[in-house]
Amino acid sequence: MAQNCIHWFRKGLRLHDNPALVAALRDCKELYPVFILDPYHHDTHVGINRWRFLIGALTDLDHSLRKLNSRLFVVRGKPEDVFPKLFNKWNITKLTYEYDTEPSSLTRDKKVTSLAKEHGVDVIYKISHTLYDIDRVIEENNGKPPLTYVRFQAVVKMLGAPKKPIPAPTMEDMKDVRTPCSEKHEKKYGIPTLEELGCVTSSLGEELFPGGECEALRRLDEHMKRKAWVCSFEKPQTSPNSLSPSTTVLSPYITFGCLSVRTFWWRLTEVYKGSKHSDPPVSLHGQLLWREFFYTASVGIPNFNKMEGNPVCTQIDWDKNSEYLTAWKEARTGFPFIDAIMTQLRQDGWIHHLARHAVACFLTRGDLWISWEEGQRVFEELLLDGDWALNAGNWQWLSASTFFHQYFRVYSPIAFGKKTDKNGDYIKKYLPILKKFPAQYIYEPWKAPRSVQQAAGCIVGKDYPCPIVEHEVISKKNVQRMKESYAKRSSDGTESPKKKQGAKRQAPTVIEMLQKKAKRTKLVRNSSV
DNA sequence: GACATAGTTGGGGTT
DNA sequence: CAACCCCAACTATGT
Repeated sequence: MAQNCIHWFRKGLRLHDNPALVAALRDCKELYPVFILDPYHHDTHVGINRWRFLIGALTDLDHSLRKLNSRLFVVRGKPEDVFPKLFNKWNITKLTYEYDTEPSSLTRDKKVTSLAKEHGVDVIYKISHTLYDIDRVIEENNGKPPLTYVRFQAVVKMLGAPKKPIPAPTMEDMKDVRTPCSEKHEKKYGIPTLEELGCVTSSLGEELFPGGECEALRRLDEHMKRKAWVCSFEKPQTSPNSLSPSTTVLSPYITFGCLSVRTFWWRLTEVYKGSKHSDPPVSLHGQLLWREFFYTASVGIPNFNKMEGNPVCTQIDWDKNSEYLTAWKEARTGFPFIDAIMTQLRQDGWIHHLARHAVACFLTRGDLWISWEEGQRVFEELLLDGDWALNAGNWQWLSASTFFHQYFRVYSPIAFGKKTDKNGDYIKKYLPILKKFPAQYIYEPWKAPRSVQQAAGCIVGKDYPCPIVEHEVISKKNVQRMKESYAKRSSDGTESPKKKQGAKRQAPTVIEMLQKKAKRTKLVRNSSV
C-alpha cells in the first residue's frame, strides 16, 4: 500500500509538531513537500518585510528537509491550476495539509479537496495552527463564540489543557521515503528572491527578525531560559516604547507557523512548574489564549474583517479622508509618538501591542475618525505577524466596535508614551529629525518656542509637520459621535424585537411597574436598616 | 412546591 | 463621577 504523497505547506512552515506531515509519511514511498506561490493572491497586501520573512522561512524549511533527504518544491501558480497537474505528474495518492480557519483558505481548500477527489487522491488535514479545535470551542459555548475573555476562559477550561506537540520526523521515519528531484529543481521549484516577487530592495532595513523554524526555536529557548522573567510576565507592565522589544516577538514565527503554539504553551507550562507565576489574561499563557479568543470569534462571526454585515460590530459613520489616512500611514501626523510608532512599523515590521493600541485609537475613534478597515489593511501589509483573525479582532476592539465598549476612554497621543519613556528616546530613535529637542517638548514639539526649535535644528511646520488635529478638541467631539452610533445601535435592536418562543408572561402595566419599584426600594431600605 | 422563563440588577471589563 | 455593554445571579411570574 505504498503511497505517493504531497504535503502542502501554507502556514505551518515547520517540521516540529506537524501532524499532517507525519500523516503524509505513513506508508509513504514518495514524498513531495510543496509550497504554492500564488501570484494572484499575494500581490496586494504583503509588504517587503513580510516577503523577506517568508523567504527566510522557506529557505530554512528546505534546509531541514534536505537533512531528511527530501526537498521543498515551491510551485508557482494558483492551487486549483497547480494541483491537477502535480497529481498526474507524480502519481499522487494522498494530500496532507494543516487546517486553516481563514475564510479564503477554507474556500481554497474546498476547491482543492474536490479536485483531489476527482483524481482519486485521499485528503488528510490536521489541526495544529491553534491550541484547540476552534469549532469545538464554539460548540462548547452553545454554538456561539464567547465575546469576553472571561467567558472564553471558562469555555476552554471545560475542554482541558491543549494537546501536547509531537516531535519532528527523524531519519528513521524517512527510511522508506524518497523525494525524487530533477537537476532542474532549483530553476523550476527554487525559493523565490525578493526581485522575483517584484520588491524594490533598496529601501530594505536590517533584518531584525529572520524567518524560519530554527530561528524560532532558538528564540524560544533563549526566552525560556529567563525563568524569573517568564514567571513574572504581565503584558500591561511591558513597555510599548522601549528601544529594544520588551516582549518575546515570537508572534511572527507563530503567524507563519515556524513555531507551534502548542510547543510554546507546553514549554511555558514546564517553566511555570512548581513556581509562582502570573496568570491569564496578562501572563504569556494568557497571550496565547488571546490569540485563540480572536480565532474563535473570527470563525463564529460572519464578515469578521468588515463592519457591514458583521452582526456584532457597531455600525459607525466613519469619514473618508485620504489626506488624514496618508498622513497616518506615512508617519506625518505631527504627533511624534504616533509617527515614531508608524515609522517603526514600516521599518522593522513589528511594534509593541500597546503601540498598536495608540495608533489604532488615533486613526479611528480617538482622532482621525477613519474606519478601522483602513488601519487593518495597513497592518496587514506591514506587520510580520499580520494575522487575519487577530488583526480584524484587535482593530474592532480598539475602535470600540466589538468586544470593547468603553469608548470614552481615549488614549492620549501625548501622555500615553510618557509613562514609559519620559525622555522620548524612542521618538528620537525613529524620528531622528527630532533628536535635539529637549525632553520637555519631545511629545509636543509645536509647543516649543521658536528659539528652541531653531536650536534643535527642526522648525515645526517645515522640517516636521504641525499636528494635523487638535487632540483635546477632536477627541471630545468623537466621543459624542461614538455615543450617537451606540444610541442608534441599541434603538435598532429594539425596532426588530427577537421572537421569543413560549413568552407567556404579560408585560406589566405602568402602574404595576411603579408599584414594584416602590416595593423594591422599601425592601432595600428595610434590609439596610 | 418544583420547574421554566422573563425581567432586573450589579459587578466587571487585559493596560 | 459616570458614561459603554456583557454576563451571572438574582427576583418575579406563570405552569
